[in-house]
Formats: sequence, C-alpha cells, structure tokens
Amino acid sequence: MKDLKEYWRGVICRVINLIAENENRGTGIVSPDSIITETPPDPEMGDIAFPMFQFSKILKKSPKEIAEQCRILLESEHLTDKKAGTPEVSGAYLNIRLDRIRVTEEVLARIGKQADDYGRGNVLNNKRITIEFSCPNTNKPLHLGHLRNDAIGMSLSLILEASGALIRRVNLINDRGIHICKSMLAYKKFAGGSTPGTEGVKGDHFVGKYYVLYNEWADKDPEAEKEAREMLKKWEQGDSEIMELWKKMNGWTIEGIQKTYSATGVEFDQVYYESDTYKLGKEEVLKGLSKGVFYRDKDNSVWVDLTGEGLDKKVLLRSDGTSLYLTQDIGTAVQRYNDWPFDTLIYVVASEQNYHFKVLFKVLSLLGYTWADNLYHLAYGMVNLPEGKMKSREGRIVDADDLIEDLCKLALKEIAAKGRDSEISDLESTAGMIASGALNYYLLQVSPYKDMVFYPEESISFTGNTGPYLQYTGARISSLLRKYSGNKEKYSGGTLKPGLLAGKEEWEIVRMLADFPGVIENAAEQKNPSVIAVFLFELGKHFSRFYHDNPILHNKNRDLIATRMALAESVMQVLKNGLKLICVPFLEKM
RNA sequence: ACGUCCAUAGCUCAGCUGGAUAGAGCAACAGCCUUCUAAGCUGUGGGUCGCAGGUUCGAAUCCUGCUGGACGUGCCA
Repeated sequence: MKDLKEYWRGVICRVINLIAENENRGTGIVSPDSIITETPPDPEMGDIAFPMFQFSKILKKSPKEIAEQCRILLESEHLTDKKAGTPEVSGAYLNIRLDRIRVTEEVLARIGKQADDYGRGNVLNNKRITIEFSCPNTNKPLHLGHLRNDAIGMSLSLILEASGALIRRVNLINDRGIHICKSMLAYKKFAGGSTPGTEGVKGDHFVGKYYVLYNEWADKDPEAEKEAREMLKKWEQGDSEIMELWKKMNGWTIEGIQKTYSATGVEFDQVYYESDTYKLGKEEVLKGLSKGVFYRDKDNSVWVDLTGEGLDKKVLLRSDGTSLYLTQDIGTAVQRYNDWPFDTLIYVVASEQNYHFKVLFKVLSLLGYTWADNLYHLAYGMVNLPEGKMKSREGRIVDADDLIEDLCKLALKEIAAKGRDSEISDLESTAGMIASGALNYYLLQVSPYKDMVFYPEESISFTGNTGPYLQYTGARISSLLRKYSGNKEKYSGGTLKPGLLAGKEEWEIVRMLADFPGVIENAAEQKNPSVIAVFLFELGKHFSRFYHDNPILHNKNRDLIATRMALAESVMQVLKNGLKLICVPFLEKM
C-alpha cells in the first residue's frame, strides 16, 4: 500500500510538471515530497486521493480542470502501469482506484508468509534505544500511576523494536533516601519481628503498611522525623545493622513489585538501583566543578547556573555533601551510556517532571557528553480519578494489585455468566489475561501526553472499545479456525479466490490489513501506542460487521469458505501482532 | 508573577504533516440469538470543535490575544 502510494505520488508529480511545461509555467516546479496524498472518505470514491488545490495557483486554472487534465494525460500518454490502478476525477480531487483483486491477493499472501513478523519495519534501522520506565520506590506498592507508566514504556519499547530498533528496557529502583528510612524505622518500632511470610501479605504491601504507620506516628510526634534523619545518616555511613534491615525490606518490596509486573506483562533487560548510581553522580558533579562548569557556594553546596538558558540556578550537591535526585540521575545516565552506548535514551516519566529533565539534559551537556543531545523525555499525563487527583495521604489512591484482582474476579464472573467455563482449561490464567488486556488497553488508548480520568466502572467494562472486545474478536476467529481444520471433509477443498473479496466490506478490511505496517511506523514516529489501539479497534469493528453479515464456514461454495477463511486468518494475524504491541494478550479461547 | 501543557457530543476519548458531509465507545431509546462465542451486530437522538481575531482557495488542526483548568519554578522525589 505504501509502495503504491509512493508510485502514484511520483506519477502525479511527473504529470503536473508536464502540464506546467506544456503551458510554459516553468519546469520541475513541483517535487514528489510536496504532493499531498490522502484517503478518500468513502472507498467507493477510490483508494488514494490527490487534492489539486495546491496547483491551482501555479497553473492558473481550477483544481477540477487540473484533475481532469491529469486524468486525460495519464490515459492518452500511457504514463502508468494499468495494474497499479485507475485514476478518476472527483471534484477537485484526482482519485486512484486500486486493483482490488491484485492488492487483496498480495496482501493476504504477504501476511501468510510473514506471519508474526507482518507489520515489522525498519525505519529505525538498528538504532540503539535505551528506554527507562516504571522506576518504583521501595517503600510502597505500585499504584495506578505506575501502571500507566509501565504500559506506555513497555508498549513503546515493543513498537520501536517492531520498527527495527535495538531496544534495552531499563528500570531504576529508587531504593535510598529518607522515605526508605521511614518505613524501616516504623518496622523496627512496630513490627515485632513479623515478616510478609508470617503475615501472609505480599512484600510490597507489607512494607507499605509500615510507611503508613510511620506517617501516622510522625503526625503526632516530631521525634519521628529526627530519628529518620539519624537513620539516613547511619545508612550513608554503612551501619551494618541498618544495611541488613535495608536489604531485607527492599528485597520484600522488590519481590512484591515483581509479581505485579508479571501480572501486567512488564519486563526489563536491566535494573539499576539508585543506591549504586548516586555515588557516580557525585563524582560527575565534582568533575564538573574542577572543569569550572559548576561552582561552589560559601556554604559548601555545589551549584549550576542555568539562568543563561532560561532556566534557574540549581543545587547539585547539598552543603553537607550528600546528593539529590538530580545528582543521582546524572550518575545513572552516565552509567547507562557506559554499559551500552545508545543512540537515544528515552525517559518515560510523568510530565510533572518536565523541568527536572530540562535541567538534567543541560547539565549532562555541560559536562561534555555529546550524547546529551539524544536524550528524550516522554512526558505522560496524570491519571486522575473522577473525584480529582489521586492523593495517598487521603487514601484516595488506586492500588495496582487491588485493581488487577478486581478485574480478574470480574473476568471470572463474565466467563461463568457466558457459560464458557467448560471450554476453558485454565480459568485463572485466562481471567488474568483478560484483566491485563482490559487494563493495558484502557491505559494505552489515550495519547500519552494527555491527562486522563480513570473511571473504575469503565475500566472494568469488557464491552465496546476495550481490550477484551479485541481479545474476543481474536478468540472467535481462533474458534473458526479450529472448526475449519477439525472438519476437513466438510469445509476444505476450496481454493483462495481473491475475486470473492471484492465487496465493499471486504475491501475495507483488506485495505486496513495493508496499512498495518504504516500504522506501526506512525506509532513509532509519534511515540504513541494509542495509534495502534485505535487502528485495532477499527479493524475489529470492520471484521465483526463482516463476520456478522457473511457466513464463513456455513457455505456450500468451498472456494468461498477457503477465501473468507483466509481473510479471517489474516485479520487474526494482524490482531495478534498488533495486540502484542499494546500489551494485550491474545487469547485463542475466552 | 513567570514557564510548559491541555480545552472536540451528557461522560471518556480519536481526528496523520491544514483538505471532501467532525468520528468512536459509554450512557439513553428501538431492533437482532432454530446458523460459525450476543464480551457481538444494526438503527435513532445528541456538536457555535472554550471565546475572539488573523493566515489560507480551505482551519478542530497553523499564528496572536483572552477565558478556564493541570503541572512546574525545593539543599523533595
């Protein structure tokens, strides 16, 4: 489809230039790049549209006349390959009607051949991309905000990979700092030696409970804050008892978070820990100091002056020599580049940190790292609740595990309500995949940079524009396929005849299938998974309609069976490949 | 105060580098299960694309101003 578009773009360019020359309006006045291509609103009008408005001024005539002149010229001069399509005039547009049979044949053949690789492209041609996402703290479990981050990061990494990039998914665990000490302190005070094991609680929730307990305690006793600071000091000095507790509690949290990751399909190639990288950050700042790009204040703190860049002055090292969030991020970036030199590093971090990343990128550039120009902050918007912003302090927070559990229960209920229990061998895992499909789709159908509102009732809905709708479409085709290959004497023996798919409905589906590689390319270029989600829903709708109106297996004509089956199978393949990119599990049965 | 971003149907969101009558889901209402999974399909109603200018043959899309909202401008993360 893309090649056909390019072909016609070239042809139209030649023809316009020819007209211009013949009428002494100049030579080579338009280039192929400047020619706009579109898709007509109705397939009956053609498949590729060239609006002629832009040439009206140059050629001093109406767009309609130009379109007509183009068409006549194309026919009389035999400037085109008949098989590539036929031009038609529609108002101010020159539309190209493609050879449906030929395109259908080619597309179905290509999908069959490329199978799981169909749609993959190479625009990013082995570009090395590191992508950072998730980045949890080790003092509490994940919430809805992390889930959006995870979904965007994971999906984007897959989309870029499908566009030919070499991808390295990295996580950064925020495992040090005062907030970690707070939960440790509360644990020491109130836990009485209990563990996630003795309490039967998931590790991250167990630790999170002590963080809450700390805050309750600190609200009435100022001593708490003091003790926490003391503990942080001890931690930085490497006090063995504190270190041991720290390791133990971090272990619990990370183990718990890992379980959440596997429920939603999140994976990393490498995990970094702030406790490892903050020292390197310190060193980098001192290097910058000796280079003279930073300066030391009289209270011993180290600063960078970015007022010339339209930013502010910023502290890089505290007066007591300890490091900050920014310091640590400097070290982490350098570490990453050394570990695996990248062409681009993408940070998937909420838009509230826009300023932070502006500063970080500038600082790295001042330190002389040329790769600092290739850092990219993918700023995604907030997830809000109908009643407003999520606030953990007021208990207005959607816990990730609770949400997933609710979705699983609901999925199980749905399966039972539809009487599908007996068909499905592993109910728990199927419900889990429906839950993660619903969740990831809900979070990814919105453009990343926009804030979104999370409606609990809507997110757990399985009808309409949802992940389960797409899973259902895939499951029905899978079911058809099982019947088809399981009853050869009844259904097989026909041959694929693309001519049987020349109807409007079928053609729209074929065109979408043909567009799929371009859709992935778009999504990669825009760094926007919702492009894939929107496309798949459209495809699902078109197929469902076709499927509803046209019997596939219940036909006397074996050729028709084989042909429609081939179409269904191609839809299934594209669905499968696309769903993978937005972290919605494909299900053969549901 | 300044900076960045957002504003499309009752609600949640699409709308590609400006282009043919502005779309979907949910909710509401009305239909469709002796046939391949009704988690489905069909139909109806619902819009001054925040407001006002400008650029253009042509603007939801680009520019300016205004209004409303989010976030940020910590020796927090």
